[in-house]
Amino acid sequence: MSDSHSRDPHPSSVEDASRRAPRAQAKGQQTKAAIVDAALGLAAQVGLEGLSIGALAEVAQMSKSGVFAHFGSREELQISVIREYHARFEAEVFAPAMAAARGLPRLRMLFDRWMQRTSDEIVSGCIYISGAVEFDDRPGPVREALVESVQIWLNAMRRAIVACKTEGHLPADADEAQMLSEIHGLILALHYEARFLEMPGAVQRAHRGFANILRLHGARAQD
Amino acid sequence: MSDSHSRDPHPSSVEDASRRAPRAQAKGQQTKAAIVDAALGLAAQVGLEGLSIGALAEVAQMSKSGVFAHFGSREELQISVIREYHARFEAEVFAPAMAAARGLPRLRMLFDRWMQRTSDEIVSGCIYISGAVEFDDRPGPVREALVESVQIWLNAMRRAIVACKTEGHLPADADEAQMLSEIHGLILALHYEARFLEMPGAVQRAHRGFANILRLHGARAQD
DNA sequence: TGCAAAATAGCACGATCGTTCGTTTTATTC
DNA sequence: GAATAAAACGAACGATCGTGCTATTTTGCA
Repeated sequence: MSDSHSRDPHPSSVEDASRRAPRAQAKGQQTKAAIVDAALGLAAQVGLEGLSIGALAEVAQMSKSGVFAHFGSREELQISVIREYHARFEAEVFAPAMAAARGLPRLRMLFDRWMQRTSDEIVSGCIYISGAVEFDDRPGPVREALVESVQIWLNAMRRAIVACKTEGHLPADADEAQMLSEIHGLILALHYEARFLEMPGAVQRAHRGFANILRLHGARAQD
Repeated sequence: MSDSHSRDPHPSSVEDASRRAPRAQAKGQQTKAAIVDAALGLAAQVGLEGLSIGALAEVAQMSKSGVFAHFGSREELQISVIREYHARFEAEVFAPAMAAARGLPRLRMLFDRWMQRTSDEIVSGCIYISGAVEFDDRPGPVREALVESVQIWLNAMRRAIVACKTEGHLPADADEAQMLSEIHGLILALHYEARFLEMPGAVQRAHRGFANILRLHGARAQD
């Protein structure tokens, strides 16, 4: 994934940050992290658009203005939530899969982790999916942050598929864009059918769908 | 599809409806239809939750209270929009496909129409998709109406797949639930990639995906 | 311990929301 | 055309929203 996001979104108001840094984490950063954590849970339920500062303040047990002061605007709060979500997604899905061998093993692990996370989000909700619907025709920095974050992940998946070709686990003429779309569709269908329609067996269908896609596109028998 | 929705949502206040029915459409019904039409377009853009009576009144060139009086509550307005969307979906996607021969030809036509409509909705938005995200953990009559509407359509698709088996166009052991999930995923991925990520080639990938699914599940060569 | 700065709280603002109510306009029937 | 019912309007309500502004509290360092 990489493409690190810039930390310290409010770099102004401090000329020499290196002089003072005795505490591992200043009080402000630490409560801000707590707020973002609460916001993440709240946004997963009601969406980024449904995320209100008043409700967030209640959850965080703070005053509205106290919460607000950490971000300066609601948009900045939403972007902070997206960045945090991105970081967790990377740590939970992408990073562990890098331990697997290049090629098919790694692709399998990436999908497994992705599916596991989506399964968990059947209860909590996924802001990459809800955010896409909320901001698909609402231009602005929030939409940009969302698109960037999703693209980074999809590109990582695409690279993993291409690696399968160079490793000889997939035929050289395999269409990685096609495979990626089909895999992405499995995840989206899983989320839709399980979370909204509450249909049973959606997780198993997604698993089988992945096996089907590998077979169809000519994956070598085993890892 | 069938499962006709009850017309005349406000059946009270009139004892004998058969006595007076000289006008094909009373004034009220006709402006209500115009309001729902406008609401449909508005909801496609901003979602069912984003649909506000004030904004709708502006589009319909009416007063807020004038619009409101036709529905009695915002929820009833949202449900009216869902019903109208359902009717149009049925007329545009389902009904024409019934002209095709049972089995694979009809299934192909159902998917083609579905994809065509989804392609159109890359610009306008789809309330079956946005609504799923908005109401996936918001119980109530609106969610129920949405779920019912989507289920009717998915069941129609499932029946079309089963018909392929009885017609001998698909092997008797084909898994219709699996196929339906994979097809549904194609549509969801198309919507996501084209409308939100603005990726090129999404329509073609969905088409190829459908052909791949048919091949994988053992469809006989031709219609 | 005292002092400056950062962090948080309190309060109020304009805007928008769904909804209610009383009135006025429009449509239908005799 | 008069009488009656339906439809549309206009204004106001309480609530909630994001956001500024000004105090007050808490924190970090001398």
